[in-house]
Amino acid sequence: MPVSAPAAAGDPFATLPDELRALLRAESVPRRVEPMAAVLVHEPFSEPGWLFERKLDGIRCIALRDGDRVRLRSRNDLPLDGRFPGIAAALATAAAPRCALDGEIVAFDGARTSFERLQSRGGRPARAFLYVFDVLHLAGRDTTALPLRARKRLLRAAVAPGGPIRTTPHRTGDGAALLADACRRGWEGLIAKRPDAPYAHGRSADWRKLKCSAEQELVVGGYTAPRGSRTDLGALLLGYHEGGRLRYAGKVGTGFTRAALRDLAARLGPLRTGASPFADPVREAGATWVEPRLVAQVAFTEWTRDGRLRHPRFLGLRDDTPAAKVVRE
DNA sequence: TTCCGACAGTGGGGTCGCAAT
DNA sequence: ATTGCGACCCCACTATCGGAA
Repeated sequence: MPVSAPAAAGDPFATLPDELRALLRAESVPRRVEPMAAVLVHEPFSEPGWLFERKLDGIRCIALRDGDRVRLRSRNDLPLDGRFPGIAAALATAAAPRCALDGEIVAFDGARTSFERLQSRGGRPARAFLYVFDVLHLAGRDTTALPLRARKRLLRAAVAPGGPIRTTPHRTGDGAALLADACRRGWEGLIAKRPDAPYAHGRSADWRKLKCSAEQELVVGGYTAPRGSRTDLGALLLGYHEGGRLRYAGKVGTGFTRAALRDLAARLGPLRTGASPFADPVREAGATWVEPRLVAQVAFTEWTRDGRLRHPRFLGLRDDTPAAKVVRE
């Protein structure tokens, strides 16, 4: 039998000090794991002691191996094995015989991770990798009570990187400087982790998410109707000028307070017009069109390949920019 | 008393599968 | 064949409420 993770032989916990060994609880490989989640922070911080990993833009994956059986689960405990058979197969030898790993499945577009590549449009599968960054169970022991640093050490014993399986490097240092560096490289952001914290199931302030996001001014060309408890409007339909035409850029439906919604509705009402101002077809039944005069400042993560904003949120209206000057940056 | 964290609810792009047209 | 819808994946954000401080 070809092998395999170093953990296959010997006691993987041999190097742990006694007080940490006392935290290990005996149990079988868990049936389901709720992955630990980070809290989003907007201000870069420089508190010492944190550990930083690249934020990978892919699909969260809990990988469970129990002997011959390997399972890949999504954040909501749905099976991912069928979508990523190569990763599952690789783990059958690369992972320790009984373990639970936490990681992210990603695909690359050049040097950057691309969520869209992962979404297998048209059936052509992208080459996918599993970046493991944590170990929750190993050799019959629940390791979640251990501090992150100890789990990182055990991770080296729990998985042997190679092929589609990779480990996630981490760094320590000044958070603000590391984030600036990450954004320069075109990364999505960073995950900051407290090295002395145990693994929590669900959201925890011991992990922080720092994002590199883009901003851009866009023209408001219409809006959708509110639903449920929403008041005034649902989302703004946005565009930018290109070659004398108004190109459609997608919608933004979050980021406004109730007061902002009321204000927007009041300002958009008088601009109402019968037809769409966009040069592109906008499939939006029941939209209200307006003359493209208002300019909104919008933050988002990136442009999708269809020319839409990804993860857009409304920041405010700009009265200082003429709508005619708004172009895609 | 005030403040904070967790949750529900509303909004986004994209893909897939299925039912209705 | 096309369209619409919901369920997934990835999310951001506001408003609310109960418990902590």
